[in-house]
Amino acid sequence: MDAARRILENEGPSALSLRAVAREAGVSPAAPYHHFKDKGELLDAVAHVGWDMLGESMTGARARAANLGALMTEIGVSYVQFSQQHPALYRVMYDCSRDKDMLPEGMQDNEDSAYCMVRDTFRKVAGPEVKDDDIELATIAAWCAAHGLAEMSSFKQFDPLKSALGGEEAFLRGVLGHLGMFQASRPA
Amino acid sequence: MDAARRILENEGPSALSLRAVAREAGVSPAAPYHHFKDKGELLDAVAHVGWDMLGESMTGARARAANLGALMTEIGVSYVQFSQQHPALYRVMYDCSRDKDMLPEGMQDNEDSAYCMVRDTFRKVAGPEVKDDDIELATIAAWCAAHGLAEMSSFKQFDPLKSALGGEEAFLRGVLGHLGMFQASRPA
DNA sequence: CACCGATCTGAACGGCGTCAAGATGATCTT
DNA sequence: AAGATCATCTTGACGCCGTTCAGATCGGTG
Repeated sequence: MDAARRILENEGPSALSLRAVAREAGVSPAAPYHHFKDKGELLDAVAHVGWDMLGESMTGARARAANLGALMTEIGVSYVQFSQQHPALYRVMYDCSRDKDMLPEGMQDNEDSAYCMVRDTFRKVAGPEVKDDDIELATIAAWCAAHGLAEMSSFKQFDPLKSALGGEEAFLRGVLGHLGMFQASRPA
Repeated sequence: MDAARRILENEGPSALSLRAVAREAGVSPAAPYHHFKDKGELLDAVAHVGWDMLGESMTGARARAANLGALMTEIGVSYVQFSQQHPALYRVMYDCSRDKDMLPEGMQDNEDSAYCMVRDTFRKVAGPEVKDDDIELATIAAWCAAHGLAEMSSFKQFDPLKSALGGEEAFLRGVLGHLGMFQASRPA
């Protein structure tokens, strides 16, 4: 698994073959099959590590947030920045999810998962009169928006706008600012 | 290319090999190389057709919209529904974009592209005092949100919520309703 | 007719995921 | 200490993949 992460960081997702992992680890191509059922299971394990890392990133952002209003923005920024710092890992994480048509099992119940953290934040910001379904919808909306931005923020088309706004992070905050839920008071 | 689209629809993206396309078309594995430089170029061509189809879908939604306030919602719904009706094609479209780190060339200038359509709609809704950069940011935000939702709307985790809300489309409208820009007056 | 360009074929190369059969070596049992 | 057990690894093979290249086919042009 260390070998897999090394290849992912150095050569990107397209170079991540089971045989390459075995080479990097210094074993024969068949060796991994004694630890994982198939390639997908190895990728699942790598992705799991990624989700943990993302959770820590977001927890850190929550701790850094100045006030309740800025909380969601900070979490969103840290989410996208994680995807920019580990683009290959982020892709593996979502490829695995898409293959199984679901986010990692238990992510919606595990108290300190990234997903629950966002939902709890909404719960806290919204107040008790808001229905649970609405909290869930807001969480999903925020997650989708952050994921979309994570996948597209590296597109070259946005480079002019990025420099016009003064850098990558300003761009991120600008986009998130247009997504209702990421700001207590959003610009008209 | 017809063969490629056929395979995509019937067997999914993972079955879309150059050799399979050649088999489906009834030619030798090397034949496609006289029409496309490599596999990527064939996929680009297929993706291009996909973007055209998506553009038509969204144009149709714009025509159907009852009023200006509902315009963005209708466009967003039709975007996600397109991805649900052609999941394999949608994946190819974005895989190609990601490989080149950009949306299809000219999409930002071509007057009747999907992207320009969204931007022009924002331009119309916003009024002339809003800065161009803000229009661009709103367009990107909407696009990212729609793309994220398109990729995640099929996740099994959301099934309970979907039926609680009364179906797929109600779910989509619910999520989009939480994303500021998709409604003139969004719920508190 | 001879020529040419477009189109296709057949065979080959290396890389891939996967599997079955067997080797090696540590640990546990008696 | 001797033998059994188990996890781990290797070797070698299979079929599929993307790609290349040397040649076959064939319709149209001079």
